[in-house]
Amino acid sequence: MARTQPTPSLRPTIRDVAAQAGVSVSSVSRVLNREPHISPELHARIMRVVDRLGFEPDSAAQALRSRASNTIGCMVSDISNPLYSEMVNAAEEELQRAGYVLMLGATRHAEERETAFISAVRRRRMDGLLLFAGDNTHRDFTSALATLDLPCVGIDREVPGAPSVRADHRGGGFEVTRYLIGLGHRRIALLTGPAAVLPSTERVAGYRQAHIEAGLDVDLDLVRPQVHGSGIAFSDVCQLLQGPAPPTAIITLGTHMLASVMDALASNGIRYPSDISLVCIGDTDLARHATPAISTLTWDLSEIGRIAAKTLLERVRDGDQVQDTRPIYLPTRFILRHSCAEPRAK
Amino acid sequence: MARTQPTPSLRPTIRDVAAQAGVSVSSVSRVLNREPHISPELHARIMRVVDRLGFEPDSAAQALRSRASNTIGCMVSDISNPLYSEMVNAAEEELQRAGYVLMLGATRHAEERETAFISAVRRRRMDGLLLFAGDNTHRDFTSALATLDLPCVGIDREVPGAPSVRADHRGGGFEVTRYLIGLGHRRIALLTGPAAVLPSTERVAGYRQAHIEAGLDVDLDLVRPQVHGSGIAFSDVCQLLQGPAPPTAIITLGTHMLASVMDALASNGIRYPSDISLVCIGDTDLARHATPAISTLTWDLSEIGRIAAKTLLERVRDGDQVQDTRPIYLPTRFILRHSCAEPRAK
DNA sequence: GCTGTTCTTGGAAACGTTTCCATAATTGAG
DNA sequence: CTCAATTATGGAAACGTTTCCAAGAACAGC
Repeated sequence: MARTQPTPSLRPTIRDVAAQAGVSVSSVSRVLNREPHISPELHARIMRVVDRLGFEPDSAAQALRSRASNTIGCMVSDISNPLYSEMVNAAEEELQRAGYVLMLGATRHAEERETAFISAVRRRRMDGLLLFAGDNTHRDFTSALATLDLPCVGIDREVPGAPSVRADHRGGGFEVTRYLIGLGHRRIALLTGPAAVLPSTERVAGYRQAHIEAGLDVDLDLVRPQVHGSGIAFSDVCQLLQGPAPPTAIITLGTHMLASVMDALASNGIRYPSDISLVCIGDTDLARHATPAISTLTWDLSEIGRIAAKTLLERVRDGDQVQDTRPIYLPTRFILRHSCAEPRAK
Repeated sequence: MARTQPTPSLRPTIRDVAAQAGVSVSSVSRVLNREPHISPELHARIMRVVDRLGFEPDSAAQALRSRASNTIGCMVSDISNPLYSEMVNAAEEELQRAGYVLMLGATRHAEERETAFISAVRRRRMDGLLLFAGDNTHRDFTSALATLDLPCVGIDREVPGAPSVRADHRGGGFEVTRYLIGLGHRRIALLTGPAAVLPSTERVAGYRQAHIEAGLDVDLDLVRPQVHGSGIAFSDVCQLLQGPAPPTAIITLGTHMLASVMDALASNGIRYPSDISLVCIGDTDLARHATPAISTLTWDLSEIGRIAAKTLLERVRDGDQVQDTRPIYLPTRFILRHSCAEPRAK
């Protein structure tokens, strides 16, 4: 006969399990953690009680004692951006499969939110950190990150001492620009994200490279890094179109920005591809179904998320070994549709 | 002189702070938790040491002792769906502001992932739970949820004993259907989500109501609940169009589905609004910029997320008081564009 | 001036695990 | 057959907080 219940109707603890099974607490712990040197009988007896009581070990106690929380932090500037949400989605699936829970921190491009998240990561003893694209000029954040000493993986972002998974934005920017130059364009506007965020930096680099290889100068006035939040692209495009030397082609981001660009074209009475050529970065329903359909640079977002999660999990598991931190690149793919043409003769 | 450092270079604990400040551990704890009855001198002395050492309390220990983790669970079927990611984004902002961290669980419509997440919520002692739209026929999940005894808020979902925040999908479905009936349509197809998910259930109810008020019968073959994942809409639309009595109007979901519908129309050589009328639910770039632009039923996703988070936080804070669990409804808004017309005369 | 509150602080016992150490029983080598 | 190594279990000390309890100091009422 077991003694009278010490816990009236609360959640059972490992001690309850041990008592009911007539074994020691440490044995229960060992069984639950699949340690070796356990007799089959003991295992069976304990598991029976565990199932009967519906025992679930308390993560706080586990984290406190074993210094691992089975938790992965995920820092992203804006989860409502489909580009990010698709990567996060894939990463989360991978982490979930491995028994980890994802802690989301949306920073909205604010450095104080970034450092606050780092603090949360430390206090909660998270086991690893997924760092999505963000402003690389945030010094406070960078130094806070450096003190963390935790397995990290950057996604479209460079992280000192950690590997990163990235789309080949430079190559993509190069390919698109070269294509437009090949059509005869000489004034190509590039509307991309903030300059200090890796994908934009790389994209601009590819854009320049294509110009250089063609022996053309780059007019930096045509490169328009966009601040966050849509709507800004609209005025930028208007300004460009109404300026003294308007562009004959535009490369723009697909999410949150293509729509504004199309609005701007429409309100200036300009048609693509006849008046101007248009390429967008990041495939969207709109790019596919606009009339005419818009040529797009695309890449596999889910794959990036998956690879990042897997890479991080590897590092979390065998953390001691120093591993290589070379970035992993995924290719971009240029989808030709009907939004580009040779520039009009003057 | 302080005694020699007990912790070589690890993170300082509350004990280190107490020792360095020459006070008791409980005093430090009280200062950090802003308890009353503390002399200003003690407060100042302790805070100085806290700042100097960069002490950050360990959440695992706090959670273990105080049974609160400052963590909110967020269960959503698919975070890559823009409908959800926008709501999650707004909710996360609200929670972050209040000092909570969001734990994301993407269930991908699988009941075992739902119950697994409930288990994680319990084990991690999360303080509250945000439950997004999901299949309400999952009995195991429902009973697991019932045993949880935790502040919850449903979002576009009914949760027994908890309040919910919802868009008025029934009213929206009614309005759109009535509008199409008013134009003269008698065969209106409705492509919506799985029938067991609240927004679809409500939408169909509104659709029926509009028919009833107009004295029309509902042909249930025209109501096509879509399984998850895009592409299914395509074959459904083709089947409808090629059937004996094709619809003269289609109401479809905007995200992940409108594009397939447009493809299906195109490949059947059918144009809107001349051949068929089209309304989409959930405003998207595509609906706005398609030619012709597509009339849309929309509502404020961010507001739903914010209200849900605030409601949950209220419940978390003063949990004892029994509060009312009446659902909070947000209105939908019908945006008239150019995708609908009177049906062709036979 | 005495007594009963209210402030202010310290000491120590939880919270629920994991893990170190000890010990008994079993196995294997020579 | 003996001794060392291995296997299987139990006991108890952590992990880093919060919170209960106690107690001394200050303060008010009479």
